[in-house]
Amino acid sequence: MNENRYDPETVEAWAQSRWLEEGIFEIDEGDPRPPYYVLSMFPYPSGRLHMGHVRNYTIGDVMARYRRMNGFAVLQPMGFDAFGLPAENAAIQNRTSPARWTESNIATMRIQLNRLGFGYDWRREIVTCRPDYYRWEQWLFTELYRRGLAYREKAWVNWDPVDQTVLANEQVIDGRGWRSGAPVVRREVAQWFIRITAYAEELLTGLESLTGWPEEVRQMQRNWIGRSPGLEIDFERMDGAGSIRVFTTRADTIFGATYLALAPEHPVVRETAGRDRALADFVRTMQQREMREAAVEVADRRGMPLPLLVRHPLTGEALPVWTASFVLASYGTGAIMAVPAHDARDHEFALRYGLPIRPVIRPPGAERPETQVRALTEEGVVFASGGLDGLTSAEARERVREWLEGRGVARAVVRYRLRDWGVSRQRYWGCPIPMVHCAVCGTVPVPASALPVRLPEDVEFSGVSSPLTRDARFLNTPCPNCRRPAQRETDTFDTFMESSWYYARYAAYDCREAILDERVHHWLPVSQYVGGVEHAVLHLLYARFFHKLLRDLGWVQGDEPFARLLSQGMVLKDGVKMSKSKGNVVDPEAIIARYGADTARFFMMFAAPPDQSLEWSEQGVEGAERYLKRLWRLVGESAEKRAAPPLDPAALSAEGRRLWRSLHGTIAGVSHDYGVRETFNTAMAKLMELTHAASRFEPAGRMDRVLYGQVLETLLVLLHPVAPHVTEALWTRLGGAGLLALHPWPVADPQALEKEQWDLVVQVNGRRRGTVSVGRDEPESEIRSRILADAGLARHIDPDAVERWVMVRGRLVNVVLRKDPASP
RNA sequence: GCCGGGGUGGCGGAACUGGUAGACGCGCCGGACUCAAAAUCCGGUUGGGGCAACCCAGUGAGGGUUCGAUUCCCUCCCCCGGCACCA
Repeated sequence: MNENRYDPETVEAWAQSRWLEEGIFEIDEGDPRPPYYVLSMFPYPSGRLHMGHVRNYTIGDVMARYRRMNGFAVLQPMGFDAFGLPAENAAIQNRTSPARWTESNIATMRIQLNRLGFGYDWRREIVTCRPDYYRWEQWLFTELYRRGLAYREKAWVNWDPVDQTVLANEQVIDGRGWRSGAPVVRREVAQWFIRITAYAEELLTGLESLTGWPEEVRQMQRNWIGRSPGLEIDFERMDGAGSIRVFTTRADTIFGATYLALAPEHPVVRETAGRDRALADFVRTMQQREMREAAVEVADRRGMPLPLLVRHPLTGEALPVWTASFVLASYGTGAIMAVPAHDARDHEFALRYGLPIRPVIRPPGAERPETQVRALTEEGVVFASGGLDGLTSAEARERVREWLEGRGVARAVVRYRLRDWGVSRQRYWGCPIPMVHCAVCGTVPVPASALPVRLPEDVEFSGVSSPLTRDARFLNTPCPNCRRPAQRETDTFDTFMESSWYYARYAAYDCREAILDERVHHWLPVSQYVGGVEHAVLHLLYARFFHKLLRDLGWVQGDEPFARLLSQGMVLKDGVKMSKSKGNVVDPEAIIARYGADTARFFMMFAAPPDQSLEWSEQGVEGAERYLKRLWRLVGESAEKRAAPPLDPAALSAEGRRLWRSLHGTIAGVSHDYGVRETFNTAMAKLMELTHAASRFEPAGRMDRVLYGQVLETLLVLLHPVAPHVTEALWTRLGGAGLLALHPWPVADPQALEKEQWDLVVQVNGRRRGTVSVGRDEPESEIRSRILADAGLARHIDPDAVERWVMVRGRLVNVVLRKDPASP
């Protein structure tokens, strides 16, 4: 590696073997340095890394290396989220087993990760499809079940009548099964749920403490949880058969209610449908409708009246009852009081079916609003509402609550949009749900001593129903309770289960006795988590939930798993996400083979800030390569050993002094960019500028040469997190002591950052007209007279028309002139 | 449809707290080196006007606040992510 040509392949292999020899990425709890835990979201082992992975893991590795150089004991683990649908699809297509396919993909991807120079502690690797990992997930589930936090209930699924299998939303294309092409039907199946709603309030309030998270992610989670305080109101049926309970957040509009709308799945609808053919047909059609929220929202709002009236609790008026497609069974009570004048969906529905629209809210200070064309959804002042008239919306809600609560027909409740988490999947390649169904004892959890329930790996895999339902060895087991013959649960867990607690297991990766141990207290919470925005809601919410469950079971301390979060943007090509279907994928391996890992890493960090999408550009990659080559040449030219006396700024030439200022400005700026702003693109720009300044510099005298040596060394130190191999090699060539990877991070000399004199921008009426050179402590009056004395500036300024001087210290001066100066 | 993000030169992006719009890189143009090319180095590069010093316009569109707006507010357009069984 002592050649003069920059050869990434040799340099990178050399540097990687050096780090490996020194074991610098293997970190334990006894390390005297303060702990810092950097975690990147582990990949699904799809076969090969894609550019999104390269970007994600480069960001993580840069942060890890930066913290290590700042004196932290950095834990950076890696693993594989190895259960999931693609393995089953591949198994069907390639006639291989999901297990073999997955393991071979993992082997490939592990090599690719190492080739990129990421510093992982591989001893801690987690592969979620292995029993030593998922047994603890099974154990945790049985604990939740015992505490009433897991339960079984019927829920709707997409059913492919030809393949006799449940389909994921992704496998439903235009309402048809992805393989069979048969129209998908919806079916009700018993499924396992975890009671995340029991933690809704804490998941919401906990967001306030997550100051290290991007605000948009916190906002998305707030909206997802969707806390809404409101009123449950019972509407008495006029046929005397009890009442219908609705949920509303707008009790202030109750006098505007003109009908009730019930979800097609509502018990009252079902019961009525039993006696009414037309209604039964309608309900059946509705049950085949797509239940994705997006589909429900854009679908036609259709409905049908029930032969049923209810009594308005305040007016005594008889209101019709409808079933409507847009009412969700899973939210509130599955029934609403419709106020078409003040709700857009109710309005649309009322227009369609000719139901009355009765306005009861007006904007403050306005007259009765026009609501035939459009609903007025804002709050306001109540009118035409008996004793509520003149009250604000908030006051009216309170009054209605008092009235109705007093009569025992309503109660204040807080509802959440968040629903309990359905964790059952009717699939093979997942973690078996550790439950046994016994004819005598009912559903019995598998005791801890009998865990793990192993997923049989050598199975017949046809794609028609799950192999587990046909595997006698798996299926048949004695009941843990009574020992009579019983059957195992054949559903497996949602793969979000595995990714909800892996971050903690890395700390106790080899613990065989329990799910976790005391080592988690040393490392948790994760100091810095890095992953894609697409996980902003689901994964991150589930992981936060699991952390609270683990806390309440006594396994972890603290309320939140991830102290800081960086949501990285996607990698695009030609403006769209790289994907097989678009045919625009660039294989990272080809790029590494051609340019080396450092160039790939540098480009990824330079081309965009980490939280925005990144446009792939091969020419941009070449630019990155050009820069690293230039650095190689620049440092290589002065690769003689120098005894370096301490730097005395006073002994520098004028040019040297300028370079010295740039050096320290760069140290300060780059440190800020890495550690605070997390904008690596601007850090790289600053390093390129300093590199150019260094290459233009002609040392005049001994001290200038000392400075020059310092600049080159510092460039290597500051660039190391992003381009670790080439900088490690050049460090050795410069005769640097030890590994650059462990070198302390430099600190800017405050003396060098202070300026005595600079050019102050002068604006006239907000337009830049020039600059004037000012000293640090120069009084304002002096600056003013200097501006008026400057010929170039003075011609824009009529001294008699000056209205005021806006002086912004160190920034600029704005001279404000009267628009129309008085003329005699 | 709802929630979140984004829109700045030919392109990727910079401008951090309301204070010089276009840092840095790519591309392009010109020059140096070379028999020539590649590589490398140096200079220029928002648009329009002017010989020039300079002047005018300009950050998706329209309006507003301000001495001053890419940045704050309102209305609108377009693109991307999420919407609970893809991970």
